Amino acid sequence: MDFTDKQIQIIETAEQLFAERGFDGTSVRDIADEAGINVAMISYYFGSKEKLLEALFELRVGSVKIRVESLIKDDSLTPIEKVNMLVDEHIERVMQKPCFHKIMIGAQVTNKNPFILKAANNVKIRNAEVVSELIKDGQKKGIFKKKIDVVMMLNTMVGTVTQTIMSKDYYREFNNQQHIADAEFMAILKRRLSIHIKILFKAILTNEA
Amino acid sequence: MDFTDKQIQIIETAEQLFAERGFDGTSVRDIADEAGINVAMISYYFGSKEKLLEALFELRVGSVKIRVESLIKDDSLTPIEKVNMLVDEHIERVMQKPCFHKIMIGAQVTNKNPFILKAANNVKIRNAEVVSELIKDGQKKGIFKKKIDVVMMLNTMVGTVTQTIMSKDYYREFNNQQHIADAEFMAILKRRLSIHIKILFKAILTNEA
Amino acid sequence: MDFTDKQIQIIETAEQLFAERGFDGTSVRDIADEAGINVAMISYYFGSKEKLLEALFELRVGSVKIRVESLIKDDSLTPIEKVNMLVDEHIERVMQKPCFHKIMIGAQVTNKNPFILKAANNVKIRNAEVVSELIKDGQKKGIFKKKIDVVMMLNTMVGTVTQTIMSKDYYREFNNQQHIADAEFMAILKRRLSIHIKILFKAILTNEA
Amino acid sequence: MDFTDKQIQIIETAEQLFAERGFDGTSVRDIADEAGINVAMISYYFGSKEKLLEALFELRVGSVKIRVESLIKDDSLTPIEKVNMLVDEHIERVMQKPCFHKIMIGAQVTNKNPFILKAANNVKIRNAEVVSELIKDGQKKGIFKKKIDVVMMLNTMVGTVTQTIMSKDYYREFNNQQHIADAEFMAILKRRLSIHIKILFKAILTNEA
DNA sequence: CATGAATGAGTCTTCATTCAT
DNA sequence: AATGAATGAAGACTCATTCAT
Repeated sequence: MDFTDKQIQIIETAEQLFAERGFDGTSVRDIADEAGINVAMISYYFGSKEKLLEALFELRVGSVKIRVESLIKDDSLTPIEKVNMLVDEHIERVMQKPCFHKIMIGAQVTNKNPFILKAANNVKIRNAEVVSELIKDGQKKGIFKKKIDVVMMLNTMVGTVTQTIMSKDYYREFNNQQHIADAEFMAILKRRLSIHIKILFKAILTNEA
Repeated sequence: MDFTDKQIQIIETAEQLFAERGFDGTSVRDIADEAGINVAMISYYFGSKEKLLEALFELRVGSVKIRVESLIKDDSLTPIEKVNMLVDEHIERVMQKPCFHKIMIGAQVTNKNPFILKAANNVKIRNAEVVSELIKDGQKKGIFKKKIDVVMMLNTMVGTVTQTIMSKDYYREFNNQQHIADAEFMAILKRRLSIHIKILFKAILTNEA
Repeated sequence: MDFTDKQIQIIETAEQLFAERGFDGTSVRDIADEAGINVAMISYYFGSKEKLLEALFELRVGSVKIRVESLIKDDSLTPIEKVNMLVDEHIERVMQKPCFHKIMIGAQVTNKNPFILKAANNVKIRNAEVVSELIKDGQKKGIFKKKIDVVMMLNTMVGTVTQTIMSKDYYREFNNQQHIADAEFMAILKRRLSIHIKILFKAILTNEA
Repeated sequence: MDFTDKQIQIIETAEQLFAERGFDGTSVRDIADEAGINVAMISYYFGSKEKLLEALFELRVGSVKIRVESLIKDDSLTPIEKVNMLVDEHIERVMQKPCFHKIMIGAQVTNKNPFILKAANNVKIRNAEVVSELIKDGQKKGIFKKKIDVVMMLNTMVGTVTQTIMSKDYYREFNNQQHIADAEFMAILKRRLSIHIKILFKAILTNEA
């Protein structure tokens, strides 16, 4: 599905507002006002508010698959390196589109839209399959443990990142880092998250300390 | 704040619907119909829909503190045992009130209500403080590592549990456990979560494998 | 119709609120809260909000008649003295119960309630009859002009007083009398009104300058 | 502020209903039904019921100023002629828009809306200023008395007209003029009012009988 | 292609009143 | 005699959507 520039502009405006106020908390008029367009345009371009949300998911989820696929096929990397890259890839993706990420959580909590649910599930399934293969490879090579709960492992990655992003202001306050610039703080957070999750994954996957 | 039986009934009905459809996605008429009461009763008892949500938080959050406080003072337990108990306590709490947990996430995502935000933050702060003390004790006794990121650690616990509960249907499907009865599956999930997080915490806190 | 102390208390509370906010702008709950009684009491005591308004009119209008009647029969007074007394009597009555006066105007503007309309009309008719007799007496004695429009004359009295009371704050400001105490200002206003209207009446009734 | 034809139609429908039933006694649905439009249009065009009332005032008060201003500058008229013209102008204005006049009284009684209060006060102030100048001119020319209470004088004009209009049905009944056609009766009333007030003003302003 | 106007269903809340006690 | 609880109707307003242009 291709979107025109104007459509993308509307989608991105909606993305921000949906993230801030929730889907039901955002009116099409809010979106139209913010985007500087006529209210009727939303129905005109997307059919309905619901369809606009789906368009947002199409736009954002479409590109994910490719990056993950290519990763696994690289033979020059060890299984653990691949896992680590996957971690960074996830952190990067979430932090690059925090609004979309918020909406995704919200959509999962209130699982009203079957389209969204499927889209979210597809991402999860794809990730789990890739990681499963990756792990099998590591087990074959004797690097990884025998029994590994892949989904639980991914839940830890996704959950930790989500929780950290969601409560980042609190994290900042607790660590007295309000004086640091926003961008820098986010960079620090990213690094810490990365290290933290890699440690966890090492503990889950391998037998070493 | 004390609530009458009728008020609690309304609150719990609202809790379920808010969890299913989100706050904005639930109308007071929905709640009234489901609870078998007149629409006006919601304003009559709580003042407004917003205040009803706040009442829900008062009802659910009020009792948390006490349990956590008593835990830490028990001298017969080792630091690691205490941490483990905290993990189980958290899992238990979330799984006992999955609806409220959902709402709490939703409320944090769309942080419109300052009352709710404060309530959620209070819980986090309290938890972080308790765990901080606990860790210091373990460090003094030479059991725990020197440098530990408490908030990140808690984010892993909370995030993993949240993510697991939220995507539990997917987890079930992936592990081909649809044939197992709901209650039993939840018990299995609880056990796995408990073991999983305890392993992670051990890796975060201690130097052993 | 006799009212108990409690009923009178409710009526007087209602009187004040009706004057401040209008009949439709005042809820029975407002009245109940202000009077420190239960909401149900108003229906209980008066039957309805409408009936409460009628009760107010019964309470306030009932006593007017007697005073006016006795005035006219006093033979020691000249017709012009009697007219002047009537003027003062009217000013006094309005200024003593400004709230009720406000309500009366409001009720006439929005003539929804036939009971009120009748009550207001009765007062007017009674006044006009009394004044008519009075004027006839003056005409017989050769003091008053032949052709006098009684109703128009009363309209001037009632209208001038009403308008002056209603815009008294503006009057005060225009004459730079904000520094004067409320009570004193009202006394001044009363005196001026009295003199003013008496001059007008003299011009209407007699041929002298 | 300019209004479209449709807006004016809505405003005038509202004007009539507000006059009949009062502001609080009129629902937006009443207005919409009467005007043959959708309820939502009122919010759409004016924002709220309150704003609709304000729009009514803007529409009606806007044009008043100009007429009064030009009057005073005409040098071919004597001060007393000018005053008389002002009287007729006022009577004319009130009788042309009796509904608006009713609302204005109602709005002053229940002075909830600050916008309305200001609008009403502005008219009063303007009138008083114009009349003040006019009187000073008459005094300079030795035609008018020295001490004249301008506001009280205007209160008599405004009050008498208001009172007469408000109780016109009663006036008609008292003078047994029910058989006269409405339009003709209004014409008679207008003439009588005009003469009546001019007599009063002459008594107030000059020393002659 | 794009829009201002219009719609009817829906929102939450408040209303005066009645009921059971 | 008096009240807290409860009710259904009505309140103003906002919603996503459609229509005519």
